[in-house]
Amino acid sequence: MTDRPSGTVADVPELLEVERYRRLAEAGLDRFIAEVTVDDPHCLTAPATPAVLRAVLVGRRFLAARRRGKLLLLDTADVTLGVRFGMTGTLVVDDRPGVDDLLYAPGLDARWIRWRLRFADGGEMALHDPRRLARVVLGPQEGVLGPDALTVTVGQLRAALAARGPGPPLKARLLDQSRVAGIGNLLADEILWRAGLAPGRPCATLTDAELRRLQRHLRTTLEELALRGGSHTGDLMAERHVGGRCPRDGAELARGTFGGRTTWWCPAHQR
DNA sequence: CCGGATGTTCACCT
DNA sequence: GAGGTGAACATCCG
Repeated sequence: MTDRPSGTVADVPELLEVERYRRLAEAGLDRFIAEVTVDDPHCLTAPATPAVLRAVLVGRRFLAARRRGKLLLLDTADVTLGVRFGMTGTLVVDDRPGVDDLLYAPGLDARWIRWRLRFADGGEMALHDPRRLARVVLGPQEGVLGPDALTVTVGQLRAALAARGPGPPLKARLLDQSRVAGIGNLLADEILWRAGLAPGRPCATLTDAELRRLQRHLRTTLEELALRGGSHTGDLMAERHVGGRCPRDGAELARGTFGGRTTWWCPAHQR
């Protein structure tokens, strides 16, 4: 299943991974759904129940596969099914997983299929999630999410970072999905490192030039890492350990906590 | 054996 | 109200 050397960190779903799942989900469009099976009701968000899901999906088909941040959206003519992947979830369509390998779950295991639907043509779409952090939502509130990080404009970013005072740490604000949607812990560190901005910088104190720089690096970092293969392919990745050094200037990286997540940054060039 | 891990939500603090 | 913290979820890895 995997050709990745053992010991390498694998794909946890941030924006880039969910975009891959979305593309995979397009293989499931326009195929009539014959059966819905919930192997683990824990993955359903109220008021969805196995019976409700069957009622709204069986006999229907998905017409579009969209994504906003880390949320996958599957539209039928009547309702939209939302899927959140947590830290270990992946989508499987016709036995093809969305990623080659998952952190803490090398390869697929039938025990960890939480939800699946069978198409009338015999194919299947399934949610695979060892840690049970993924969720299926009926009619998710898309409006609670901020603009998607891949296409956020400078104006939208300015609004997202606004605060009454100096505001919370920049990184905490970037991780807030209601401000900007799609940035996870690894992407946040990589983007801030490339943009030369310190994670603890109060988010409302950025100058206009810094704001534009951040927006540019948001887009280019996401594009570049998408080509490389995912959120874990950043330049900073190999140095996320005690004694790790900045690939740009060789300074020893600092470690701290922002927005509740472990953060690595270069105290020499990130200001 | 123990601590930590890339996400989200919630209860509980300050 | 705004932010922060820690827990919970369950598994794997160093």
